[in-house]
Amino acid sequence: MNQKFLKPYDPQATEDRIYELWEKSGFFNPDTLPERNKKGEPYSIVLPPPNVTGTLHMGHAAMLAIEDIMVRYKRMQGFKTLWLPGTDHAAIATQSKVEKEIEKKEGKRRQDLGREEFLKRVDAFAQASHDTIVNQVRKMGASIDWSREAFTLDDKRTRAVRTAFKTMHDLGLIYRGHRIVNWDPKGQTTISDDEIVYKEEKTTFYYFKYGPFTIGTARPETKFGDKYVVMHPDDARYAEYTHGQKIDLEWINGPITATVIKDTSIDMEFGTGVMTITPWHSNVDFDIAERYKLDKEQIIDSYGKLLPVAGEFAGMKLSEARPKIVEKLRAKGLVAKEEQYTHNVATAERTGGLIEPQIMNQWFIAVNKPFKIPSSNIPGIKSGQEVTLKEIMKHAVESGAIKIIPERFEKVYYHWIDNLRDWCISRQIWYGHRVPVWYKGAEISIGLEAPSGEGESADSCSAWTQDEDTLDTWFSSGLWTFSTLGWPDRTEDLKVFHPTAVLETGYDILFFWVARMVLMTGCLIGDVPFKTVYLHGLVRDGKGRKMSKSLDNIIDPLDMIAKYGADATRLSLIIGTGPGNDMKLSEDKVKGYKNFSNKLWNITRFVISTAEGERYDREANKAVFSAEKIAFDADFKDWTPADAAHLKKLNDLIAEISTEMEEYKFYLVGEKLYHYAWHEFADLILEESKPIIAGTDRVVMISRIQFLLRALRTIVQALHPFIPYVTEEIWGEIGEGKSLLIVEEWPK
RNA sequence: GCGCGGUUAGCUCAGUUGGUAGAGCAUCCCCUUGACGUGGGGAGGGUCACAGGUUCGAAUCCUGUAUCGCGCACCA
Repeated sequence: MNQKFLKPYDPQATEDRIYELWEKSGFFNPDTLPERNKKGEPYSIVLPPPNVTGTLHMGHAAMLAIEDIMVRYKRMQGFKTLWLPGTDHAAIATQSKVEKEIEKKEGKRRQDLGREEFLKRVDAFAQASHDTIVNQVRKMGASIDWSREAFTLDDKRTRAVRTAFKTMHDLGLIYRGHRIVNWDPKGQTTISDDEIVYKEEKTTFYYFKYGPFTIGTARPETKFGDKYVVMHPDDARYAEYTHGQKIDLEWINGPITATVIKDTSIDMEFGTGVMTITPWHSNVDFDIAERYKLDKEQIIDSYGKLLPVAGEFAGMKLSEARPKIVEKLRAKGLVAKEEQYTHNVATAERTGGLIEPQIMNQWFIAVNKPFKIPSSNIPGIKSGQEVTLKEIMKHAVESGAIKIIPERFEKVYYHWIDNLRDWCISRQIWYGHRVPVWYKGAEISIGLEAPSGEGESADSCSAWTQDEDTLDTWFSSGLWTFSTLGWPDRTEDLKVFHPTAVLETGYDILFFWVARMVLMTGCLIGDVPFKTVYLHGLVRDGKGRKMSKSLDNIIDPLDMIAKYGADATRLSLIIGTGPGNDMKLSEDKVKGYKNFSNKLWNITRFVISTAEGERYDREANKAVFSAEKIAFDADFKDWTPADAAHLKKLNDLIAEISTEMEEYKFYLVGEKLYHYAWHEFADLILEESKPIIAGTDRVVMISRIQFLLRALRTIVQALHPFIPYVTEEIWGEIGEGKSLLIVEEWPK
């Protein structure tokens, strides 16, 4: 027996060495797996690419643990496994992080540096983050294929993004147009509906006299240009007014002529049932204005200040102007009533800025527009059939082609689709995929590269210039399952490994990412990106609070690995948590599972030393080495009834957990194996074995030792996906040097 | 407003076709026995949020209520 088994298990002395062993073996890469796996059915998972904004947190650690369990389990079963790593440039998140850093250290803004210099800085930051992340992924023991690593902003992915953009434009799905968008005055960019965070705000709700009407509003500062007054056609209170009727009235900056509009979208119960509209700065108002082809006028500029239409208030910040406007209206006797109320205001997720809807010329993806899908493997959608992107997204899940775990999220997914509007994909930031569109005068070119030559423009001085905007980061992430496999080329990887088997990610990005992947994949390659979606929850602290810097309750995965080992860290993130539910984690929990690694280590010591001939001499009251060593015999059949019973119980357990592995119930499997190893095998069977081994009945003794050897093997094999390091290390002692445990067969 | 979850032992959670309530941790007591004190044995502790209903039987199914949390929409 190796001398190291005489000391407690030491993760620090083991883990890095074992990881190196695995990497050198080539078993992370499907092309260099053993023959059994090479011939096996493909099983692929893409790693949800962590943002290159810094370091990994416990949520990432949980993700890595769960995915590694899936991959290791399938690899042991003989599948041709691929787990593909990568990182995400996370456009707006990374840019704002670097901007803040530069501002803090050098007092400069990005505009002071210029686009080129600024991007160099971001790239350097991204590279450093990338290296940190890769190191952390390794530390967790991830059996991931580094040879295929990708980055959402590298050359290959850039080609995929541009191809996707052009293809979708040619299909009529990507268009440029003046539409209302979510403008973040703080970040100076548009953001998508999903990047909005609603915050509750208490404010004053004003009632103003507007000619014969009283209108309610929480935003007096937008009302300057309001010249349409809208009410429900069935509202008896306003039956005397007709649609299109003109009414002269006194307003903030003097007399105006208002037009009556009757529209069914008005809620008669709310306020007075009458409102004026500001189409440039409100979604709902924009829709009404579109319906009746009404004039739209901009009131607020892109920095959140009032435009000249505001007269004496022009140039003021909104917050500054509001009380002054109310004061003026009051002086004119136009304020009817004021009351307090609570509503939600839209803020930008990244910058916290108050969102100001604006009409802008931006790039969009049309989700409700029918198009001819070039090819389709999605059940129920035929190649060449007319569909919309919404229908693809809906159908992929409804048809069962994609299964979401836990199932309840399917409803949430459908609900999101129902409310989905066209997706604004252009951003006014510098870091990211620049929109692959070039302009020259009135000419426009969309493609993989800048057009060569002068173009047809008469103005020969002008050259082609690329669109200044970049794409929403989720545009490139949406291609992830196939851009990483070589698309748009028809590579062998793409044929073998797509669609991927499982997408494992947090439920918080179901809309951001999962739904967008379904959209992009359906549209561009006519298939689903994955067959199963497994959603995990948030990792919270021991008290159930979100981990955050301000609460100072962050548990760093690297700290836990250093103190208790990666195996213990992994197990603590698996046991006691089901899919879709948030998990609570405390340091004590991790500590507890370190004890389990050591327990397994000592179980091994006992079994090996016994098999190697260590027997207890009752007369001398000490351990002695007998001459007889018992080697593991895979074909051993002469079980005593007691051992046959133990064996049956073990086999039943393996059958049970194998089913549960297929059902993604890793928390159950982990717990059951933990319980069996410790409280059945060690506490009962090993204790019961001591007198048998020290006894004189050789037949009974041999049967028992054979059972101990077999059970230990089985336990170690079954636990390998969960705690790969300590099990691999033990296998080095009991596996007869045959091969690494990582490619051993899953026990049957 | 619409929708989705949770509510089981002090804590974290299991409980998968309805059949006398479980695990880990924590607590208390005992054990210094021949792998492991990062150990072993044992004990206490639950009206399964509440109220109805279905059933021979409900933590489990149905209805409603409370409470905590989450998502979406949105009020001009």
